[in-house]
Amino acid sequence: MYAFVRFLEDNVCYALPVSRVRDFSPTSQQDFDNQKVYTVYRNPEEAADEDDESPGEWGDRLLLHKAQILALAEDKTDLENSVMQKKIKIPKLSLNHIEEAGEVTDYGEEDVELRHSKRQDGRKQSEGTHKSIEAVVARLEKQNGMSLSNTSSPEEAFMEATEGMNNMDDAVVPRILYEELLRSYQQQQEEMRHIQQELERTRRQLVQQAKKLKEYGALVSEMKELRDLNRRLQDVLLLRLGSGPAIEVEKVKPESIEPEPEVQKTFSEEANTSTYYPAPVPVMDKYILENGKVHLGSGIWVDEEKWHQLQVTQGDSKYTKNLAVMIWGTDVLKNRSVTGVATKKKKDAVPKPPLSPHKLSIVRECLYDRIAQETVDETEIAQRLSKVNKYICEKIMDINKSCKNEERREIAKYNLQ
DNA sequence: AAGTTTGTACGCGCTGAAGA
DNA sequence: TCTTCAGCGCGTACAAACTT
Repeated sequence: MYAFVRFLEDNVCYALPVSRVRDFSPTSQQDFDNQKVYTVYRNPEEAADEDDESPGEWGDRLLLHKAQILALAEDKTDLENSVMQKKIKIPKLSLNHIEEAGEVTDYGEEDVELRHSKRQDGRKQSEGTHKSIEAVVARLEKQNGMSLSNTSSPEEAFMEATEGMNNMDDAVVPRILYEELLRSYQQQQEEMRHIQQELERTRRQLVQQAKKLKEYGALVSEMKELRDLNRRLQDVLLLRLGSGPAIEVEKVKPESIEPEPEVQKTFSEEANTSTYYPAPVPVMDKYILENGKVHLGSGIWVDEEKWHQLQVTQGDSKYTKNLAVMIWGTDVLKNRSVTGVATKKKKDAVPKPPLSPHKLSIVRECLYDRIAQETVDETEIAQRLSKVNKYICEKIMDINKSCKNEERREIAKYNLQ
């Protein structure tokens, strides 16, 4: 009779004569305990074609090994064929048997389906297992160099790593290997975190650099613009000081930026008209002259000639009103109120849109500069400045009054006709 | 709470310059 | 000389803020 056994130490399975199982004399093919650990004589070389010789004949060549009996059969070939054809489920060994056998190896996952072929497969399996472990290690090494985007779980990594092995022989992978895999996976995750942090840092630095570059570009363009304005101002001042006509300026600064057509026209007019400004009025340093316009500040420009006329205007009221017209124009003023508050004289009056507070402050500033030339008394200055809104309000009323008068005249004319 | 002051919008009338 | 019109001052109405 033959027994199909599994050696616990290396999981190798093959058929051998029952005579090689110590203290085992089965009376039938079912007369064995598949959960019990038997002591089996095993040849280290394990020749392929061992006979049913008695243990005594092998003498000292045979060694005792712990094994589990999975099946019994009268004929060795029948046994191997039946094992080849059907899957044999390996039953769990009872604890007592393990203790009895002195085994401490964890075979908790014993409920594994095994496929077995020939007896030689046992040794091949053993070799295969070792090869599989090598393959796992190789995979691990390969994984270390792989993309960091691999976020598979340790279990998945483990399954993947042992896939080839399972396909080969479904062998059990030792816990130590699993733990090694797990450590490796955790290490990879840690590295990935570090690299992601590094990436984030680099990205932030890049954004900051881009911002700085943008600011630098804006500063460069602003500097160019200022340089351009400065050159033009120099040209205008040279003309004002009577240092010669525009031609001379061009001779002096042939490389200077070409003035715009409008500027050129102004220059030529000024050069040909010596009495263009019969009574030159000093323009305060803060007001920039350019292209026949005066910059009052914050991008507000007024006609230069009108500005000079304004400077000789008598009285704060007239000065403020004229300046308001220069800045806003009568068409705008007639449809606005100073502060945007509706009149209280009429109920349900619709408020008119207010004048720009920014422009109002420019008007106040201009008036302040004018008053400051007359007096240093801050109280007087403040008192006179407080009337700016009133003056502008009056101007708006005056404009509306003249408009209404015009309408009345039109209506009267129409009635007469 | 009542009175006062301040700010805003508006109307009206006076004044002086410009034109017919 | 008369008319027109812009500029100006003053008064009124109202609301909000401030003071008593």
